[in-house]
Amino acid sequence: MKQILIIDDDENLGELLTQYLARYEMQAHVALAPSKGLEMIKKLKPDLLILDVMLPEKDGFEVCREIRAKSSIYGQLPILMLTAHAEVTDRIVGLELGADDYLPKPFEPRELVARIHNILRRSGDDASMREIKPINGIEVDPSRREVKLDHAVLDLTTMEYELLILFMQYPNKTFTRDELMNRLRGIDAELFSRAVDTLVSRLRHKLGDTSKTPRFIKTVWGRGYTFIGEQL
Amino acid sequence: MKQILIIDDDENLGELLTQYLARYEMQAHVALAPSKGLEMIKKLKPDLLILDVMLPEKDGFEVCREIRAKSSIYGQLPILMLTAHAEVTDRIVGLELGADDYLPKPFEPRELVARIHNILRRSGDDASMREIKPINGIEVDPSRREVKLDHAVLDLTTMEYELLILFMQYPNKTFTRDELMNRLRGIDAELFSRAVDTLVSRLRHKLGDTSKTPRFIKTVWGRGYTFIGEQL
DNA sequence: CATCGATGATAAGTATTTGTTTCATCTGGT
DNA sequence: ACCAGATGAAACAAATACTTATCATCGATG
Repeated sequence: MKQILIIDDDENLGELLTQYLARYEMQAHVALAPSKGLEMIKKLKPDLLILDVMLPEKDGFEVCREIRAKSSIYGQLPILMLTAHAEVTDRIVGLELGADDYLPKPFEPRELVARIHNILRRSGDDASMREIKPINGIEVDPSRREVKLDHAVLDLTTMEYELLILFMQYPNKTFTRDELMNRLRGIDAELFSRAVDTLVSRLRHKLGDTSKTPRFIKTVWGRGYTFIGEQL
Repeated sequence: MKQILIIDDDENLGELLTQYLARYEMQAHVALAPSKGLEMIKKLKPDLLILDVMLPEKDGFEVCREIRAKSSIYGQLPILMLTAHAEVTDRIVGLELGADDYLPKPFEPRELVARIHNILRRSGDDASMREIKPINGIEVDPSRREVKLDHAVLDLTTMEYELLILFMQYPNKTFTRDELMNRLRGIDAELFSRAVDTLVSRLRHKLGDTSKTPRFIKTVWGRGYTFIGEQL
């Protein structure tokens, strides 16, 4: 489970965020003041830092700069800045500060989760970087984000790739459409949409898996889809 | 059995939902007003709260906020909001309110059940995920929805799977056709229909259980069917 | 800000499952 | 052994779910 540290003096927001992130398999911790926050970084070694700009003692810009300056202590800790308004954004993400992304307040929680996932993926520390065992002629190299089918490189879109990864991590598991939606987008699925079907269809097509007796993705009628792990 | 609390001033709907959820092994209780509802939460300690937006006294948003604010009292009670229309949905599920999901009215009962399962799965265990003891060469992995007969994977349809699950949960129990009908679909069992017979026949066929001395499903003449639990 | 690719929505077409009918067969009681 | 009701299973019909082509929309890119 990913550890997220939040430095924000708004206790209420911290509480809410902690609850919200828990739904997405992230454990959040809150530091109300920068000094406390820096301490906690050393102890917790969080996977990501959410940093408010408006803070007591010194502002978020300062904190960010400091963390980046002392990378020997804090490492390459990914940072997501919360800005009061959509201002001075260029400098935040820019070199000067070294934050990885920013989000203007007020924000949609979904947006936050999406950006967290984004950052974690970029920083190579995401779940999607786990090794994936080759199955049935498909090899995946997560570090290169490269997929090979019978030794030929496949060109997959982001969603297709994520879907394939998910399937391959749980071979023979039957996913419902909700589950797939939730795992791929981190929100509750709109059940009246055929988006998942379309996605599966596209992936199948690229995998050349269009016959009635699928080689990879089996339809479990009335339930969802299953990635076939072994030949029988 | 899961306890579900419904806060909704539509007495009729509450009644219907109570009946409907009963089929899915959930016991529903209805509170017509928020004040009453909050009381009942403390007493019942329900596993999930279904909360209508349109309510007397104060609206569902208020109630939701209150429950989240007083988490020391109400705990992490999962909340499913019923919205009048498909609007302002982001904020509902979002941080501000802390609901776990929402469902626009009018909704399909099946949809509701699906979402309840979703939420319960996220927040812990799901009734439909309970373990099933292997019997007589049949193993079931509910989390993967995988059935193995003598170590070979079986391909079952939804109904067949549900029927098998039901049988295996109560080995040696004789089910009448009505009982099976009620458990598998709804109260409105057509007693003239032979759907159950057909279903049993199909399941037997897939289990290779077609001989006169059945290995799994025994016909209790004039009564119903029994799933055989042990070798005699 | 125009373009392109990726993704979501829609709907027509297809496939599978599930329910019903039917008839051969079976059961238990006479 | 015979009968009436009950059951099994095949064939057909109806309901339901899935596939995919196509179009719309969104977001990134330059």
